Amino acid sequence: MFQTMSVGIRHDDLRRRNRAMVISAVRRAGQPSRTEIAATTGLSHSTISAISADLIQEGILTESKATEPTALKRGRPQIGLALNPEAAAVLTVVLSLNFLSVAVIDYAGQVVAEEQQRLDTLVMPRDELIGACVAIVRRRLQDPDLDLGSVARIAMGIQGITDTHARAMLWSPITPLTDIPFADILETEFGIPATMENDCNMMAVALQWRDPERYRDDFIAILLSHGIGMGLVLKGTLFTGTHSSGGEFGHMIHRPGGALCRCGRRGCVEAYAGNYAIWRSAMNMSEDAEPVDVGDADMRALAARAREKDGPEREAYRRAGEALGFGLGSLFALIDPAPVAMVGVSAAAFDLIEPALREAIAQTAGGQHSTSISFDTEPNELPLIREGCAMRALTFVDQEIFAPGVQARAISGKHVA
Amino acid sequence: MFQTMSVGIRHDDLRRRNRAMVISAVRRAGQPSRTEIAATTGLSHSTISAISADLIQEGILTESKATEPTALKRGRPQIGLALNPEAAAVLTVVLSLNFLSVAVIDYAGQVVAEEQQRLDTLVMPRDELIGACVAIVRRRLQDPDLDLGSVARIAMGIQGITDTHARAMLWSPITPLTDIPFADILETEFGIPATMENDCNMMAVALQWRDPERYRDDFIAILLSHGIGMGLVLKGTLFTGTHSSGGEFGHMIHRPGGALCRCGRRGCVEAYAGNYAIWRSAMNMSEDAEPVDVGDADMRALAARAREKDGPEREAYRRAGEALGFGLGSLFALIDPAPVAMVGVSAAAFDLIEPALREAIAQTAGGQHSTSISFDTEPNELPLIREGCAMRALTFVDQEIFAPGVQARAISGKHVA
DNA sequence: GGCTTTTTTTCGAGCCTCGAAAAAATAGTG
DNA sequence: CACTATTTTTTCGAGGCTCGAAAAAAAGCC
Repeated sequence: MFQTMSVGIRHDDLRRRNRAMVISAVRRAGQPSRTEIAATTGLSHSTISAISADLIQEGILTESKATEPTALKRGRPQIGLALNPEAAAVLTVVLSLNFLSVAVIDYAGQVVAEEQQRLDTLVMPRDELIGACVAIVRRRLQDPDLDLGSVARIAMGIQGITDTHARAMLWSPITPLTDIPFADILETEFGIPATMENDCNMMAVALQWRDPERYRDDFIAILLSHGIGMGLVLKGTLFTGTHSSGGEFGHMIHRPGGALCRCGRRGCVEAYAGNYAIWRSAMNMSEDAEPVDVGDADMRALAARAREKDGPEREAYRRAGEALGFGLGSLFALIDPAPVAMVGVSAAAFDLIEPALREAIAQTAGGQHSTSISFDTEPNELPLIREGCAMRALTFVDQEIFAPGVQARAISGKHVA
Repeated sequence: MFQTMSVGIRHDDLRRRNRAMVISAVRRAGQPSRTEIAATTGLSHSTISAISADLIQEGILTESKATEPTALKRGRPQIGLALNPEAAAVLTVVLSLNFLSVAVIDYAGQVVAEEQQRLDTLVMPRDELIGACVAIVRRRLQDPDLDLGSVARIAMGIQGITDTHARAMLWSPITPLTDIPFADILETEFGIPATMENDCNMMAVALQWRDPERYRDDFIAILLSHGIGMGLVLKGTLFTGTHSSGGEFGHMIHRPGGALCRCGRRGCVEAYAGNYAIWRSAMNMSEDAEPVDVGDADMRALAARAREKDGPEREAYRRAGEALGFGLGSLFALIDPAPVAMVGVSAAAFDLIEPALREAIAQTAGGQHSTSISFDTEPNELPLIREGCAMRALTFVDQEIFAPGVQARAISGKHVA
């Protein structure tokens, strides 16, 4: 559909796009030769040759002959192209419950520095929370050991709702504060372009890079933690809502007028499957009981008890599975079934959740082929979020470097040609 | 995200795309001048001039000076460009419950011929149903009065589930038959490219053309008829599932284990809001009662009774509204609120549905700004579906004409230049 | 060392878009 | 009615980009 915007393609866009294509091919493939890139992009060898010569000359790519130490093949050996780690660096900031972590990553994707810090996010006043974030970033940026290319981009990830333009945190479970424009704050503070990303979206991005076989075109990442979040990739593209970012899967309605959710409403999926909900149910508390924070250790202990013997604990996980199953069923009714990754502390208890989940999903329209739907689990969400932020920032740089690339080439001159 | 596919842009793609851009600009704007097109596409005047000269020479566009009869402006008057009605024609086939209709539409979008037919879709055997469709299309194609350019494309619309590739009807409420590859059948029968489209998707496409102000980037078309269907446009693009086409909004779960749905499952939104569900409820029948077909006239009478006095009829509409509200709420939790168009016979009873719908939606995460969500109604779905099919077919032609356009130009030669 | 094979670079041809200038077509003006 | 101002459209040369073919480079094989 060419319905929406009809922006013509200029002649110079061509080079810009094809440069981006080459960079992205290198980032994905590791150390592809020029011939390989020509094959994957469909461009001619001459074009790849010209573009990669430019990119090498500009310091974005490097030639690394060590593709295969023992080149058994005949013919001129392939020269692997790699991202030049020093071409740029990016910085990730992940703010989660009582925890703040920052990492500096080089252009090739390697972590070159990191710092972590505990803080009391639930009670910190606005300026202190912002101050803590700014301070930790400043420490990393001013580190004299850090001798890489300047940091070209900051990606900050947070649990909660962010706006579509990736500028602000609108709401988060980790703090009572709302509407903090973190991206703008970091950008004006450090003069580095920044974005504010949703944690579950970043999980999805990370999965796409970690296992492109399984997580390619369509898949779902679900965070099973205190709250229930979702990152959704459709047709290879991260799906974000039209206004805010991130589908609020956890707040789809499971039972109208049902259990009390942390969001204040009733009957949300989260009100049955969030950590606090499982805890509440396992402790035989009322469905109206105010949600309480439950530590990861407590949740692991709860899961252990549920595995030990049948009882309220096991029943609580069963009910969580049911809620997730019906929620997924409704989701699958809309988007058709896709692979699912369960992430977070309760993903470690997925064995307790899965039977009821599958049973529920089988009762829904989306669950027609429920047995073929596959689930994967990853108990630790933080590394995923950070990876996702890093890749998000790096691909942003990839796409920003080629546009100024035209200017950069003009500046550097062509003493090679 | 350049993640998925990295197909480089060839040099000739450029022209192809820009040609498509010009055609689409003309189709949308009506009779734009070259200057207007240059402005909307962002391409230079020279380029637009060159491309439109080609398109006129190929008979795709025509110059129509009658932009404004009284040109009060100074300067050389603008020459309006219009689609040449004779450049091509498309054919639409809409198959609905007991009804089959076909229309021939010229390249400018005007209906030039049509034919309709009653048939008994619910009991027809497979070959008869297919035969009826083929026969009616053949009659239209062989009509001697039809003196237009040859039919370049067929778009067939049907209620039900179609596959992603728009080739086959997988399942439909209008017939017990399944998996009929209508697109392939028509294509091999007539040698004309054909597609199989979902009715609600076509409704959405039609709305996008009818009222581009209101229905542009994000909106939802919901069919309130025997069944409940949905067409969803996100970021200007029709959203189709990853496997089948069309979000099965009607089969999102409203109440786990609840009322019996036509699909055989329980608790779907449709089991509360479909015509049969409203009827069942109004007649005080059990929620387990087998769904029955209810005629449009009966539904209108039912609505009239509900308006007259409070009673089971009114309560039935209230419950329908509730189901739709919670369903929309869950949907809005995923995609954020967007304008909604209610289409179909029960849309005429939206006054009875709306209060409960708004009440329900206000209890959901997506309904945060529920008062700002606006609903529009359109009781007659068939014209919308046909319009959608027509536009779908025409835009396909738009995008196919430019690719052969390169060859066509070579054939026709350039006696103008 | 010469031959084969494979990868990479070079080079000219062919298009495409763009900007500037020219041409075209009209309204106003004395 | 001639002339000017104004706006649209076309023309034309310049600059870029990609492509295919051929050449060059860099190995292994005998």
